[in-house]
Amino acid sequence: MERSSTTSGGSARREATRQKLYEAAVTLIAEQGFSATTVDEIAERAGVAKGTVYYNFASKSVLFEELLRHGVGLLTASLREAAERTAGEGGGKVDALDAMIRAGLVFIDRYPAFTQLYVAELWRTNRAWQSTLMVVRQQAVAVVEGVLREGVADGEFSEEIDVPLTAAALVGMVLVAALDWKSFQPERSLEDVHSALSRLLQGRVSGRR
Amino acid sequence: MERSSTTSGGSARREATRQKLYEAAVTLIAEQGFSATTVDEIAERAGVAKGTVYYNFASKSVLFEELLRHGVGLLTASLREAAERTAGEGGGKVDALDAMIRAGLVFIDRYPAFTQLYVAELWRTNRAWQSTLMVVRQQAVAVVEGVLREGVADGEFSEEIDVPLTAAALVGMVLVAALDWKSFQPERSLEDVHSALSRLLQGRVSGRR
DNA sequence: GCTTTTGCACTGACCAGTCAGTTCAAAAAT
DNA sequence: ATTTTTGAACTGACTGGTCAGTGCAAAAGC
Repeated sequence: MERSSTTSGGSARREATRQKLYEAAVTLIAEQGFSATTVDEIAERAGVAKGTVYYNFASKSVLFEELLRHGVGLLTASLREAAERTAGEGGGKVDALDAMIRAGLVFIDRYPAFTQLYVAELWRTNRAWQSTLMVVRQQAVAVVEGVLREGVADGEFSEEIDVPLTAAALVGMVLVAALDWKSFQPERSLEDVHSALSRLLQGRVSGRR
Repeated sequence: MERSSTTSGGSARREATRQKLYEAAVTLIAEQGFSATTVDEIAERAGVAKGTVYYNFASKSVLFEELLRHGVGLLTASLREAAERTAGEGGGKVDALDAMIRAGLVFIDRYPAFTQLYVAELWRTNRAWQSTLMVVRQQAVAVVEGVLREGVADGEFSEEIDVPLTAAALVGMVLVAALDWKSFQPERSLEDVHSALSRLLQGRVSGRR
């Protein structure tokens, strides 16, 4: 009797095992890629026998797909929370975007391996988990698009902005800046990175203060 | 007698074979990733015998590394040309950045598979070609950093901007926006995408026109 | 007459997935 | 309270297939 769908059910023991497998898989796949990572490696790092992997997941790809869903779930929740919090505090949409940038950075700070793996797979075609990836991507980008659209409706943003494209560009800006931060200057503080991106967002790049 | 290093030497015939192999490899690896792509597939798509691959390249990874060098070479040349052209036309640094954004888009438009593959590999660790990738990344980002630094020196950009971070963010913005364009709305024109990014760069997002 | 390409058979390592068997804690029986 | 049974969870040796890389003789360019 296996239950491959996400949450509920499953004994506490089982859930703990799955968690260990996620954690082992995410770092290995981020470092080496999906195909270069063996199930034996994942099992070994999780401190579990190979058979256990197959007891808990139907296949290597299914393990990976559920890992994706799990991770992006965390991210979207966090973005949404940030947007709603600023709305509650009466901030404008620029503040909402700024808060979401920060939420994105906090997420990447906490789960750098997941982010890395996500970016690496996002634009691939012809892979088994393509559709999962699309769904999951749309969930995250939709939050940003929502804020942009509201901002346009409010008159806070120009009506001429291209919502989907701008959303993608913003996501990309944060993603790439953060990955570079983690990979090449990990000693920098989150505040540093955040303020650099804030400045870019608000067009305070040109012009000597 | 093989010659694995990059350029010069090599008959025209040989060069043509290598070119075919690059083209075959770049699409396959972009779609499936390095490890999931077999040497037999590459040879078949290039219309060449497997032995020929090994006659021209020492190994699968070497083929890939040279492919990376080759591609990023094209990109940096194109970015540099764009920056220099606007300088010659007496434009400011914002114009240079804008021209570089366009050059980036043109590049991605022409070589989407390469871009995809590059992004997928860039932040991986523990891979054989890691060092190659670092060098090559630095070459490209350095061009952007150069323009930013000159802009700061000129007083055209704020002294407070963080040059490496801002450069990374800009590259990311273009990269992600363009990959999304190619993957999810390929019917859009380059001009469309360019103007959306231009607007973002110049902080013309907030404020109704 | 060199260099380059071909075609194809071969090897040895590696790896996803399987399966017969073990463990153990909680439920059922006594 | 003690023994027995049950079944979910886990184990790890094994299998069948795949693939990077080799070897080489013959053909095709240049």
